[in-house]
Amino acid sequence: MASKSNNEKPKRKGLSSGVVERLSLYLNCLLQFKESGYKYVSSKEIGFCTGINPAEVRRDLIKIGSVGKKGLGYPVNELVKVIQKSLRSETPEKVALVGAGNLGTAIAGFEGISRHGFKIEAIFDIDPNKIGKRINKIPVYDVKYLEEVIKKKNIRIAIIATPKEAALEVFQKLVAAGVRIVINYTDTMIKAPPGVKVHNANPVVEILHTLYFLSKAED
Amino acid sequence: MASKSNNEKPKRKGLSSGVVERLSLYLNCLLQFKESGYKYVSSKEIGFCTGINPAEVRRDLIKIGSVGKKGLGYPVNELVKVIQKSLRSETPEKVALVGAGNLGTAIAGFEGISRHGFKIEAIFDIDPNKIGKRINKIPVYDVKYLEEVIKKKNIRIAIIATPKEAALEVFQKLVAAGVRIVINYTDTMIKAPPGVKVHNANPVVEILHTLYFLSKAED
DNA sequence: CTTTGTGAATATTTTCACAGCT
DNA sequence: AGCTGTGAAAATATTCACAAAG
Repeated sequence: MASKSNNEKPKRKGLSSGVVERLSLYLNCLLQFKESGYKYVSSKEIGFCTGINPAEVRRDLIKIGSVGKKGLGYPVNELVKVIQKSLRSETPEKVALVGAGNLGTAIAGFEGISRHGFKIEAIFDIDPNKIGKRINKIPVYDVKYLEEVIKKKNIRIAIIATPKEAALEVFQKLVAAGVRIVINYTDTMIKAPPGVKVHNANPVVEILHTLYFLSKAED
Repeated sequence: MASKSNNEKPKRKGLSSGVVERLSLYLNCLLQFKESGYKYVSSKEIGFCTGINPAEVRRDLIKIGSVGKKGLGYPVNELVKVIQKSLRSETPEKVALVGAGNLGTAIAGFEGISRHGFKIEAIFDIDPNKIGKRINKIPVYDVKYLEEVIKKKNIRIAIIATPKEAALEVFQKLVAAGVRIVINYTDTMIKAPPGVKVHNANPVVEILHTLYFLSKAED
């Protein structure tokens, strides 16, 4: 997806960038296997589903405390729980979403977010037709209450999905409100001030990245 | 963003996965520098903007035929062109988009797509209110004409941004119509039949990936 | 003095191959 | 038989550090 900035050095503890990415992929596969009624899944099957080498799958799973049974594979339900636990932070994280346009609404509607232990607590927009309503059960507030709501709910993570013109202004407000982690889904590049983490996550980057490889691959 | 599946082995020629991803990031930065009126940008500046080590920036740029001037840096306009050229395939690629909901509309509206040399030629939906209209100048067709339109326009790449229930059915139709590269933006995992490339690009994966790192990082 | 381009050193990732369990 | 877990090898990626150029 989209892009990904690799400016995270696994400082002291925790999983490396690639591992987390792959764990998310495994989780997606596993949830599908689960829906199909599988009880056990082998590293080979996960590997086939994700395109990742089975040995690497096993190594990754060991890192998060794997529960594999030799000769059988991994119990789907248990493995799902273990991956979810290792991906999610201690307490389910509260997230604010700014922009209830097409992208914002799409993000608000994605099941995966809650499935992975994050929760969008508030949406902000400037459109009077949207303010006061709910999108996927999440309340939409007027942007002018952004600081107030974020402070009251003690939210530290935000996703910007506004038109690109608004991105910078919104960012300033978010930081002023105490947000420390921002995913910027607009075309505008935001530079992080000290103490704030910004990820410029333009989905187009991921599409391009994908297209590049898929169209170059020869087999 | 989204996610990224690393099941691309740089078969014979071409750039490795990481390089392409970083080139996209550089391009985004450079376009911003350009807008700000910069004529030359150094690897240090690009590195600062993207969070990537300047030496790595230089190595990457060399791979695509860099045009750096010692003591000065890289001429922004030229470098933008070189990166664009190396990221884009020979001829600008035609892309079909299925699903004119929130995510689909958001994708159709992203500037980055055309900026990088791809063009969405057709959008498909089932909603009579959308069919026959245009989204960001791209015509919206009834899904029942999917095969016809795609064959006529000779489109080989498609993005699925439908509700997840429709994903599998749409996928079958796309393949039947001759599409060989699919980016699946739904929660449904699609397994690729031989000869077809599928990338399951759920944007949530990238969000989670980002949140994980940003919330773990200590400095 | 600034910055590129790059050899060499280092670190990380990925894959192979097999011992050992069920 | 089939599969995990893992040491060891191979392949990649990243960073350092400096010579050469403007």
